[in-house]
Amino acid sequence: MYFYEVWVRTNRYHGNKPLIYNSKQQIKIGKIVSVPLRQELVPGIVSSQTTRPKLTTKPITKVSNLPPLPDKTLVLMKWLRSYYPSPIGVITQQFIPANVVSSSTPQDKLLLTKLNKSDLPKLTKEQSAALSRIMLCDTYLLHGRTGSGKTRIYLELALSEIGAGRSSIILTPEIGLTPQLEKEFSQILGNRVVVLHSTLTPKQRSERWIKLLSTDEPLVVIGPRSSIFSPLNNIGLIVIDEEHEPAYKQEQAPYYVTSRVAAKLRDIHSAKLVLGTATPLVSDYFLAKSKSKPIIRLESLAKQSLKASTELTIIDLRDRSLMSRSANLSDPLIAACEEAIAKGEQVMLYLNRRGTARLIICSDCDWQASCPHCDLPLTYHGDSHLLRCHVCGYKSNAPITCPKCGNPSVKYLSVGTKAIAAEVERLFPAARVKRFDSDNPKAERLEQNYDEIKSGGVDIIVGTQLLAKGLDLPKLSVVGVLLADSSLQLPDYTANERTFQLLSQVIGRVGRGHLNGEAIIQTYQPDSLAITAATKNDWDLFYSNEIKERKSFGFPPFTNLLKLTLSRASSKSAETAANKLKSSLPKDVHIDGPAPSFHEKQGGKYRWQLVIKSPSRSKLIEIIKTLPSGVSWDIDPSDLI
DNA sequence: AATGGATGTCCG
DNA sequence: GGACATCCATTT
Repeated sequence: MYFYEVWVRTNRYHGNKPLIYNSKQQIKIGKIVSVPLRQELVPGIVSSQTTRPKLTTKPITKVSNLPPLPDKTLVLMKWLRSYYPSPIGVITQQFIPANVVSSSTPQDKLLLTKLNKSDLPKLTKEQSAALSRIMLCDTYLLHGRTGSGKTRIYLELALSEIGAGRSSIILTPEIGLTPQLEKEFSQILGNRVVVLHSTLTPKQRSERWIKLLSTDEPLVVIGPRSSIFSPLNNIGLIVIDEEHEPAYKQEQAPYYVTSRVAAKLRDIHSAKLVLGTATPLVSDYFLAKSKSKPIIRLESLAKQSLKASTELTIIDLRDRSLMSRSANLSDPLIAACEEAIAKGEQVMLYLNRRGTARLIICSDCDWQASCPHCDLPLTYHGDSHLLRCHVCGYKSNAPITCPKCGNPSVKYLSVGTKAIAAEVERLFPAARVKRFDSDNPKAERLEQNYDEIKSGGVDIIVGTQLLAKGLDLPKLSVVGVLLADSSLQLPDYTANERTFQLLSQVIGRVGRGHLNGEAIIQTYQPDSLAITAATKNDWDLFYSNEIKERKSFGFPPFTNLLKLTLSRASSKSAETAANKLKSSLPKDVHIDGPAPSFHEKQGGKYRWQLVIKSPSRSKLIEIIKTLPSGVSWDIDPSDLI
């Protein structure tokens, strides 16, 4: 009789240890098996052989005839559990698809198409120079604007890895918006390209996964963050494109940061890691610099059409004389829209979704409600009529008159895309208006309407976040940001960074096409550095300022964060539980809170949180291991809201 | 003391 | 996650 530790793949199992099962036959480590857990059969991965335990074991029901997972994948899996502690069922979920045991017919030998290098466009001087530098070292930050020819470099690198018999993983934040990337790769690499989408059916997904597992040929995987866990045994290159995108942070257990996992995978395989972005994350840039990892800039734009110039206007929303026709669209913005529509060009109006929480500002001076301890914006709670800091829990009464200038001009603002779309229809009755946000049903999604928009079937597009991403709209000439403050006002240490990224992207939307573009940014804080730096396209200015602030307020990359959340039936009991938890935690770490979560009520429950700061990550891991059940945690949170 | 919802425990 | 045990606030 043999005994094996098995990592079961199911949400049902919230334990954090592998379970031990028995088997009459010997089984290779890494094999995928089916085992009984409570009343049902679940998939699992054999992680190691062990001796007979004291408890009685159940037998392994079925051993899949697929090849075992590569050793290096198992190394990554075990590392993930130690670096982002979470239930073993959840860790295992990242590594094998759901229905893998039932669909386990091994692949026929893969017939690969020939590489088609003749279609490759010539490299520019800058691209060749970048490539020859990338060949020398293991990690790169490729700092270049959208359209600066990064894809061509990725392709060249992947080709050279295939030449060396090694596979590549190319990660993109939203596969739906990057058919371009897929096309460029497939043209040259044929069926060596394996694309993983979120919209694949479970069957397609496991078929592609099995293709990766059962071939030794070098392949190129293109997909979202989860593709980093692909079962490849010989990886030479990992690319994270648009590396600053929040999509690279998994916002569910195991809450991993893709670039950290990628760095580990790079070490396991001695591969290259390339991070491509126009607006590097402040933390990553700092780390790249301090570890002397090369930073490569692509300044010139590869495409000729990108020469078009962009005119930028910042509208100071405190100047009410500019708001004669609408409360949300300034006169210059309205004028620009009218002009564009008259010329048959398109307008995009952008509203930050995450600004649904109300801003508290004075419309006469530059006062805004902020926490005296944390210097972060306060949020308004209608039920208690209190202003509250969501980081440290500070509260104060909601003012009616401005504490700074004394005028009764304190405003509690909140606007949604729906209201804006209605207002736009009123202002431009003849225009075809379309609204996009994440609330829209699937059929109304941007991807489905892309062709209609691109061909000019829509005059004004109103929407949120998703509009800022990689769309290439040749007829777009005016972009309006209705309230740049809404992301600045988020009670979070990454607010400046998010605002800078967002504005850079939005500004990049126009001036890509053949038209001269105009970007109009409305804000109550025209002097904020995130806004002025973005409009000057000056990333260095933004970085040098932001890194100083992070240092003085003690935020990443100068410390590690651990966010603990308690969810209870009432706000009161969540608060008590959070206080009780705080008193049970070690006294030698800095603990903020308890404070209600930014979205306090979720799924009928109330949530309170604690934020722990420590320069030592292992100290935080220790704390996680001693947490009572019922506390959820996020180590390396991307925000504290 | 009885009841019912909230919370905790365990999974081989 | 879900079956089950247990804790505890409130009603009788």
